[in-house]
Amino acid sequence: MSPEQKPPRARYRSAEIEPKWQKTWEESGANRAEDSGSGEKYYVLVEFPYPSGDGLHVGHVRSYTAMDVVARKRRMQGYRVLFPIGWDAFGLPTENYAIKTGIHPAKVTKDNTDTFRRQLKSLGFSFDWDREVNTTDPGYYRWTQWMFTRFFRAGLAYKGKSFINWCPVDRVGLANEEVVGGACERCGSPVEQREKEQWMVRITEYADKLLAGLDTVDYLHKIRAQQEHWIGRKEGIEITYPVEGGGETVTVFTTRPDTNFGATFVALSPRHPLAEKISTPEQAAAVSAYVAEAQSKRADARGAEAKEKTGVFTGAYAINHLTDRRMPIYVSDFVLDGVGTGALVGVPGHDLRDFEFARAFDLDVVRVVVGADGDTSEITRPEQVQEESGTMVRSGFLDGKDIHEATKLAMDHMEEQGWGRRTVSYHLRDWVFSRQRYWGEPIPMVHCGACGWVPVPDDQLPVVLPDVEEYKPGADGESPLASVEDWIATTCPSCSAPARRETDVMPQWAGSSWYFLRYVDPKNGEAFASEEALKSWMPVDWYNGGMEHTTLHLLYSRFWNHFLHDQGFVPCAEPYAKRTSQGMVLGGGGVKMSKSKGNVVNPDSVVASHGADTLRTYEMFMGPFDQAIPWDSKSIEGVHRFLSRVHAIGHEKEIAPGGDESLVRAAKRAAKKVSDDIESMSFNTAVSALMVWSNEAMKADVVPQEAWEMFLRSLAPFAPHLAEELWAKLGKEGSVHAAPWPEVAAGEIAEETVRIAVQISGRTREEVEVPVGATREEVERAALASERVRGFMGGSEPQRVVYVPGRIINFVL
RNA sequence: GCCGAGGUGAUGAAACGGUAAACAUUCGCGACUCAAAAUCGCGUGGCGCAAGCCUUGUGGGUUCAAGUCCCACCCUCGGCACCA
Repeated sequence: MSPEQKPPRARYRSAEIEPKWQKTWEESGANRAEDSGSGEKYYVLVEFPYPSGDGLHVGHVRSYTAMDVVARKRRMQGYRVLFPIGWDAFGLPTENYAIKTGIHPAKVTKDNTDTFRRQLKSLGFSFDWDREVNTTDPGYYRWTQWMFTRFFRAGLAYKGKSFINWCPVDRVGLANEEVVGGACERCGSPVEQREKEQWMVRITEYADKLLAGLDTVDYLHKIRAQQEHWIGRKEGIEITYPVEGGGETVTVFTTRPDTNFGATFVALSPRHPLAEKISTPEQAAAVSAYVAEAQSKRADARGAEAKEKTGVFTGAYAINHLTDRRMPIYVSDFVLDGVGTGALVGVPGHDLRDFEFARAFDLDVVRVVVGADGDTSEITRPEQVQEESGTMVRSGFLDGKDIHEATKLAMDHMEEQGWGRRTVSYHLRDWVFSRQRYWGEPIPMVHCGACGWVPVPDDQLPVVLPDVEEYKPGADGESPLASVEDWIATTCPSCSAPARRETDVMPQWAGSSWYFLRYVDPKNGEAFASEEALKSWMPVDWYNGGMEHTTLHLLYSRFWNHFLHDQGFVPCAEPYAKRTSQGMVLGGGGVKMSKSKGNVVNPDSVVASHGADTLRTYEMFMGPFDQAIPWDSKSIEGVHRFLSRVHAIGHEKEIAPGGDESLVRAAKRAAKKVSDDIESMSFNTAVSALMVWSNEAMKADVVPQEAWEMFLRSLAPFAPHLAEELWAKLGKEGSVHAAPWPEVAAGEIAEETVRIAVQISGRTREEVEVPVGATREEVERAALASERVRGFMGGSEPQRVVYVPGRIINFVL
């Protein structure tokens, strides 16, 4: 070995560093949330995982790392931080696994949560493990049930006979939100319509509050837009038309009564109660046949045939108040049951669907709006159908009015005449709350012959899920609980007569609708949480999760919290002050990770090969946080090299007071960028700022201690173990995670000189270095001193000189 | 169709209206090594020997200056959708 040869680099061994510090932090209670004490509170929330048998997904790691970075930064900033975790453990996959293997779902859940816990701990997330919750724990679901009885008592939970989306494979009723493109969200099989007695929850009652609440919170724009769209508030008018002869009336909903002079037909949904009732004897058979066929048609089939309008004439006519026109009444499946009144008035001239229907059945088309193109001719082609804007014609008192004004006038007129009344329609439907399944919270209701449905009293909660022999739903689609006769048989809480328990269980969304409330006081046996704890922590300051939960979990849990607020149980109406969302982590090639494609990355193997800090930092560096990014096993090497270099700086460089001022300034610059970028979730550029500094430091022989400490504190949220290791090696007292967060003011990072780009007519030709405080004249002189600049100016005088201090000077010729 | 987000190197990407391509990957060359790996150094948008010219989906516009702002169009992704 020659004397010049450098000593071998101290190897960066994450497998030794990481478990050591995890143990230290756990023993010292470093991440414990304090219910009171100094510092402002900050509640950081991530979506608690469903503990599936597949273990933790690298997608979880992305979201959790981001929020761990935020939580760690806030602690260093002096906040009192709550960053909890738990398990959303009821649900179908576990139940299906139990059906297949005969293993009790509780056992499966226990095994899976053990795996998840181990994995999460191996990644160094700073969760407060003392507050772990599990939705399947009777001590937890006792309160889920308690809340359901509050819904019932407030009249928001009701048993309704209704058509539901029925999955024939999972044999379970689905909420609208669980039907994707006419298919079951879980298993993908086509959904059928089936009539069933179900517990329903009146979320629609809260539609306006859920809309208005969006004004009071800070949600990502796209999240807010999706929520608004899902609630789908539309102001319109219900118009009631007399049916010719017989004294019946038909009521339609429309947002466009201005076009009513052009209404030429009425169409009913096949499920409309009038459909068969008003049919003339000649048409009755045809109507019945059509209704029967529509009934059996599967939801997806209807969607696929959307282009072809079908229907049948009832033989009856409705009378248009405005024109006295006899409007034939049809039954058609393009009219959706549950939208508006399940009946619509057809204006073929100004609604494309109505136009298609009119064409298929040879109905009259009347133009009552003239658009910007000035076309006043008869409407015979779809392109002529004017929907969005225009001026009224052939519309009596509305003639010449803009359609928006006309809409208002028409509503006023119809209300005055008593033909209709203004109303609001929503896309949001009531929440189907029953599942004919086993692995869920029993719905705490008892049915008594005399008293009807009675909620189980508080002192008898929880209604514990009984053991069963068979987890599979009955052939008739009843819950497995329906066969546990000695559990079902009970007495009426109200009159003590023999009574029977409800055998349906709650949907998976129930437990996750309020878990953020339980975290504030997870061990409370007297209440779901104490008033003090709720006041101390709520609302959640920052909640990050997947876009896929925007219209389901996010809306349900907001509704749930609004309700509890109205009941006086929680201090704020809106549970989440801020909501953000991460992009998916895809497999190589940009496709979704899946077992069948064999492209699933297991966090355990990355921790084993590169370490938790590398995995965490890579997932922050891989790309913009809100964007879907394919996994790149090459790029992760680069991040590992970066951390190895950081390790090398700590072990090989001389770290000493004083030293190169510019390296200190560079560290401040990096610290400021990291701090700012965390707030805007620009984690990728935060990491790159850390890389830039480490590249600089690698070139130096001596690293100023001030710069090194600042760097380690900025690195700490991303690579907590390595930062702690190097902090300790420096001989610092205490944890780097308890050190103050570097707050750097803009003025502190100014350099002594600055490079000014010199442009000739907007094209950059030269660069000059001037002192920071240089005046315009000085910069101009420096620029003109350059031969190159003079050459490009070709001897001519600039007409104009634009100077942007510290940036550019532009000579316009 | 509607709502939302985007289109920049070979790749993931960066860029208060102010030097396009930071950081990382890939690839190439070099150092170290018997050799390889690792590591380190240099280079890496296109054309050109060079001076220089061209380059942010397309076409216009505003501006001293446009990836960024405005208008029109094309394409991709996410959500919703016969919603009256």
